[in-house]
Amino acid sequence: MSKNDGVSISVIKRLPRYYRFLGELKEQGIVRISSKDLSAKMGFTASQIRQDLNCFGGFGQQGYGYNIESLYNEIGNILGVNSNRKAIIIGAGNLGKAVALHMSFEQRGFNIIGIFDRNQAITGQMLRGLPIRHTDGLYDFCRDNSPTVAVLCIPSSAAEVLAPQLVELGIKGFWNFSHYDISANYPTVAVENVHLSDSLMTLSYHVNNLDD
Amino acid sequence: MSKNDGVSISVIKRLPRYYRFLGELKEQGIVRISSKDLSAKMGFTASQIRQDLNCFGGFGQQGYGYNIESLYNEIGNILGVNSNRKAIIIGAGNLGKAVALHMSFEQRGFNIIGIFDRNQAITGQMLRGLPIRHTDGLYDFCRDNSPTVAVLCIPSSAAEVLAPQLVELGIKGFWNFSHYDISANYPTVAVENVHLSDSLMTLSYHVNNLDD
DNA sequence: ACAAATTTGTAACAATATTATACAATTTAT
DNA sequence: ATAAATTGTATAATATTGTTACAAATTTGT
Repeated sequence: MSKNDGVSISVIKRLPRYYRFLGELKEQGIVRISSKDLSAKMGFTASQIRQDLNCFGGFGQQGYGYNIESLYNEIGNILGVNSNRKAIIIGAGNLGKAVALHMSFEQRGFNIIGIFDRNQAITGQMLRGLPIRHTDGLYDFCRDNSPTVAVLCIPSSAAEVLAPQLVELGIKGFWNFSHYDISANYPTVAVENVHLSDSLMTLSYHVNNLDD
Repeated sequence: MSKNDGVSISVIKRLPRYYRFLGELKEQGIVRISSKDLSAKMGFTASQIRQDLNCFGGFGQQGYGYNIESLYNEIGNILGVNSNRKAIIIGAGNLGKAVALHMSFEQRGFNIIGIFDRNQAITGQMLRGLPIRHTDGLYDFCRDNSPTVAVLCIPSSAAEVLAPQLVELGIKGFWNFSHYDISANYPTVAVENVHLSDSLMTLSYHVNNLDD
């Protein structure tokens, strides 16, 4: 693959932003852009943009700049948005439902093939064209369908119980909305945490200290 | 106030985690804990814990450690979870609904007093004990009720239009689920961004590069 | 009461990560 | 053919983050 070893996490976190801006420029029919012009739009410095992109290859051309469509596709491939990974959602409460309905999983390289919950009051209901299955069927379902990614919209107590099983069943990546620390216990799988309540408390702190 | 100037963002982001662990210990009836024992539980080094806490004051005691209840309260106050800030939610689609129903705003120092949406198909519906109001009434509502925090669960195009108005109407803090860059345009307000699709793409990248 | 063990607060240091600067090499534009 | 534009990349500067070390204070055990 391309030279993507040892790329710092800061660079990686900026990639979705590049992808978004380039997508917009592409929509507008713009064909090429220099790091300088892109920097004006995005708020990074031109130098940083060149450095970031160069972590993955020389996509630009001296005197010309970057071809927007081609760069857009390159970054898309780096991010893997053209993959088709089988994913399952665990937990179909308020959060799980919203995530299921609101996120464009397919546009990011994920294919949701199953949704699970342990609450029998909602199992059987349809969500996003899929039936909410009971968690009891998780084992069989994974054995038969081999999903590789799990979206955890459950409390940490439940995550603590399910994470080992899911890893055992072949899950390689977690989108983790719980507070359970998956990485600490399973260092080899990919984990992206979304800690909404932490984020809300951070906002609280900042609002509290606006004058400082 | 306490010595909370120039505290690095990394430290602040760790505070909710301290708060969570201390809350659990408190529930278990444990009275005191040393930085060493806490480090074993939390996965930070003892030194870092002492350094983090010391950014806000000397809450511990040599030879004794930290009193859990008192430290819990101190951090709670630093985070402002005992405040009672009036907040509004803008956008009551899938995401807005889930955020409204799922988050414990009151336990984090926020009091949701209004929910708004521009879609007339849902205005009038009740959500979380509050009616979904039409965005047209935002101006009057804010003038009459003076909320200070806004939760943006809307597309960036809408955020771009509403953010200036909200700042004008006295909003000091944004919990921003849109991609619109509030900070860049209004540097004096507090902003906490939650970019779910960026997070999902970051996961995609990591899953793609598990072997590296 | 005393000595040993514990533990914090904090300064100094080391390591890492990030951002900025600079410029040769190349391409475009006229 | 010459001037302007622009990348890729090395190097330097800055900032951030985490570690080590230890004096000072407290507790614990006898």
